[in-house]
Amino acid sequence: MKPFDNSLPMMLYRTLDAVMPAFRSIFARFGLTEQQWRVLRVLWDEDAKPLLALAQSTLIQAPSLVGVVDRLHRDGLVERSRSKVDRRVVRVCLTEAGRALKTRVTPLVDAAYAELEATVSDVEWAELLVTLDKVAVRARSASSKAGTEAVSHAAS
Amino acid sequence: MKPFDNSLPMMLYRTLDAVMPAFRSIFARFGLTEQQWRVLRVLWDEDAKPLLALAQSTLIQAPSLVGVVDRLHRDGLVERSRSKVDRRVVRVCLTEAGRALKTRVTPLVDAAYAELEATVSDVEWAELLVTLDKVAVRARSASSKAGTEAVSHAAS
DNA sequence: TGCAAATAATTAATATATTAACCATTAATA
DNA sequence: TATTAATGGTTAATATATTAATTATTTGCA
Repeated sequence: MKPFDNSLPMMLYRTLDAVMPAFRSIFARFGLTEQQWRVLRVLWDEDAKPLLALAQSTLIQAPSLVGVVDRLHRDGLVERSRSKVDRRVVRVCLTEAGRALKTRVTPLVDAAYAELEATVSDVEWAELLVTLDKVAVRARSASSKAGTEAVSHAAS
Repeated sequence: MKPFDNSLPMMLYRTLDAVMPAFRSIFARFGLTEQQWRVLRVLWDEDAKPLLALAQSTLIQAPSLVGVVDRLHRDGLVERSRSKVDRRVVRVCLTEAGRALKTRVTPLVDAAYAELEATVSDVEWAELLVTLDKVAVRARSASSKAGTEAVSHAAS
């Protein structure tokens, strides 16, 4: 049985637990949760995104995102608008209040991120991101292959 | 405003999203959630742990852990026992059924973990864990220093 | 054309996360 | 030793995660 404390998943969780509270305390000053901020952060770059595209960009699963958007709407920060060309699609749009938050939140978040980046050297930081990406991409392709195999087994 | 897709937090979440489903599908075969497995995984190494110590080892906050332990108890896998020497302390203990699960779950999890480890070279893997630990430790000490400063400000 | 399969969004059911507040017990100290 | 502060665990309130099922459209194709 492999050691548990420093397994990759536990190290990832531990790092997030160490890193996120500083950001969350910033979000909280504006009455935002982490997930609500993620939605705004994406919409500030590309407004009026379809919900599923937003789910991809924020890494929030669609069923969770529905509730996050509900609460952002309740707080007057976004609106839903159904696409005319494809009436299945719901676009999530910023309100004026949602847009206005950007200039107040962003500087604080950027400053906190700069502090975070300073914890290790530039090289270590870059390699960290590269390796994380490798692991993510390869783990995903391995699991999707496993899924395909299961399907072909089922079909035979 | 920094890029968002490859910020460290998003990369950490993305990696977890890529990595965990394979493990969760194993846990699910035994009727376990990820968190329930984490509790068992720790107790298999050190049974009868106080709840707060268990919270530390599993990275599950105490208020969440209370519910996880409740459901493990409901399913007959653990028991609570209050310490005689310090009656505030609740020790979480495996039942026979909880102990028995170890030999069935562990081989599958170890195999999945070996596959995961094979996604990158040994060197990359080792450096990944080292850098994650650095970031976590330093981010934590930075935020605790910030807390201390806030306190000393309040005191003055 | 007409219908089965695919897609976008949502709902449902259960489990967990997060923060603050609270209770019981123990430790510290005036 | 009588309080007060600290500690271990729990509860409360709200938000999110996860998986499966559902609904409304739209697409693909016989």
